[in-house]
Amino acid sequence: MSAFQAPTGTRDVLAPESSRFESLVARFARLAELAGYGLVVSPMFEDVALFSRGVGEATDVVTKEMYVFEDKGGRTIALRPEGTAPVVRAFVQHRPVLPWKAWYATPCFRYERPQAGRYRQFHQLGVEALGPQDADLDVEVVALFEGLRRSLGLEGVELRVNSMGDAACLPGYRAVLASYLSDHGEELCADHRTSWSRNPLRVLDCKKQACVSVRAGAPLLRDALCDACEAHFDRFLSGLGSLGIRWTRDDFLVRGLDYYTRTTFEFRASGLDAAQDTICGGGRYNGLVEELGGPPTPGIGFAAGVERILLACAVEGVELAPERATEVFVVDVVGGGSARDLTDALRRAGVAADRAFDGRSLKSQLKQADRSGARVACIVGPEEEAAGVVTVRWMRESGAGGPGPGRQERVARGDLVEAVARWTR
RNA sequence: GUGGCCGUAGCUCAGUUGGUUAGAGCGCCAGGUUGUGGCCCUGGAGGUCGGGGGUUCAAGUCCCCUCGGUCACCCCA
Repeated sequence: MSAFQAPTGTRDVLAPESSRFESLVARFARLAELAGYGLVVSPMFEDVALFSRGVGEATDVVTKEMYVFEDKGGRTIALRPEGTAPVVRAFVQHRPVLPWKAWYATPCFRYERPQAGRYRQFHQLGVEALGPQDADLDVEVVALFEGLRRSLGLEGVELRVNSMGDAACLPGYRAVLASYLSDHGEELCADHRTSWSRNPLRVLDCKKQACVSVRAGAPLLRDALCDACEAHFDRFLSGLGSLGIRWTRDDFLVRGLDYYTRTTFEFRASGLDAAQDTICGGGRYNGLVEELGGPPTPGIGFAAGVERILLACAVEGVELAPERATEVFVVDVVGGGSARDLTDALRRAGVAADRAFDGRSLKSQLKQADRSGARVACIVGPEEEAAGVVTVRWMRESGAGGPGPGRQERVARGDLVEAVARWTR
């Protein structure tokens, strides 16, 4: 065990795994840009109040999971526990023209006990779209993640949707639910028996049998939605249908952050354990911008967990990155000067080239060439050096009609780059 | 924050009722082949047995503490 280790709940991602990570982000970036979203890069830390106000004072994320510290100027700072609040803050600060559509890929930090699919530093991909209240925007946002899912080839993913209502109907429902719960408070699970009044909606989300039984008889928000919310949700659902996106309505989908209104949704991966199977979660937050000091502005977005998506891909055997192997390995048993110059020339020509160092033996260098995955080795020994040529050795099958492993030919040094570019194409 | 399980080489793991100098496979390095990778053979490097304390003539092994990993709860991506 080494003297220093990555802190609890964090991890190092080395190649080749890191290329899967990179490839996922790149794929998402392409889809987001394709849909008119622009990259937003905002600070990894913010005034702690941004999160307590934005995410909700009473949420677990705020009360017990934030990395908070005081900086040398006496400011109380928090490492971002999620991506939405910072993006909305950036919007309020800069006021770009509406509609404003942004995407991001960022580390997030939450002080929790690590577990499969849960880390203290994890990574989120997300989008936020501010301005329109049009339900078609809700459809677009969901379709964006659905597009990523499809492009990855992930199959075991379920989309669950719900409407949280808005300021016109949610408070009324909350009161109705609260009065129902006050009649059944004794039947709730141990945790909620005392705490349900703080946030009655949380009970709907509880997995304990006691709460599940109670909620079975509870009044439903779907029956309390106002006409406007009802119409919005209907248009959202029919829009999903029109795009061929399958969904399941879940009356108990109550997401943990305070800012959601109307549309909420989650993508769940069946290959993961139920406790951490949400690979993407999001919804509308029509009050958040105002809450953070901006003008009343509707918004919607989602955040997707990179580690969890990667985990789901691994479970389904989905290969992400056709990892870019070295194409040409230069073996130089003379002095290394040729290796230096030839690899540089190959790289300038866009060919992935590598070499050995420290004057290793021919055998050792060829072994490294083999390990690198290169299809060809370019060998420079005393004979080649004297004749101004290189020996090209095929290390692998080269496809139909090509030379097989072990076949060699000589090429004039000056022709190498062009010849290799032709072979490796 | 609470609970279960687990820490021996870079990786995966053996290590008997406590008993000489802690092993294997894979990987790595070198040689077998003074110009040829993969397969094979031979050899080599690599370990504060997670850390600290205790019991004992003797601790990888038993006890306590601690750190770390992992899984679950809570909650979330």
